[in-house]
Amino acid sequence: MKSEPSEFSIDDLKSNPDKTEPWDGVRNYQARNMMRDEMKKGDLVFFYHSNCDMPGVVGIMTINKEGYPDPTAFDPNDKHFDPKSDPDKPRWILVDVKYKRKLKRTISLAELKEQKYLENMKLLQRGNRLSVMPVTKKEWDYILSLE
DNA sequence: GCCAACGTTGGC
DNA sequence: GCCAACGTTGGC
Repeated sequence: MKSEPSEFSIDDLKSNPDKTEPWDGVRNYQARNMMRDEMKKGDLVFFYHSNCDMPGVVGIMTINKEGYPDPTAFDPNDKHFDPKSDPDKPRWILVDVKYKRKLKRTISLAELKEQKYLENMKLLQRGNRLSVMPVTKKEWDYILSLE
């Protein structure tokens, strides 16, 4: 899962009182579908910093609460307000994540791209801008082996 | 249903 | 700040 550290970073998550956070504001259907259908409580997630000096994997989280309607879609004062999302038929879904640990170092996008083993990884495919995307078990283990 | 125009993402 | 690559919108 990607976040711009200037908006919400791994340290922000770590410093939350209960170390959890509703992953709100996602307005992409593919990303929504993954949060709604695929992510189960206890699943492990990489926290990825995007749009910053060193984009890359910075930490590990778990899914703390499975998919439920994104309340920011109903709030006219929220920048992610979506008037087309009817509270009776919510359009946007989020999950709660929980801090697990930071990686010992940032495993940068540049470094990931150097790994032949990871060439088929979703994150590294051309033009992929999804903020939520799947990681296979093998990719997960390989990335952690770089730590 | 097509597709041009526009908006967004995110690396560089 | 640039721009490639998508996604969305809306006229037809």
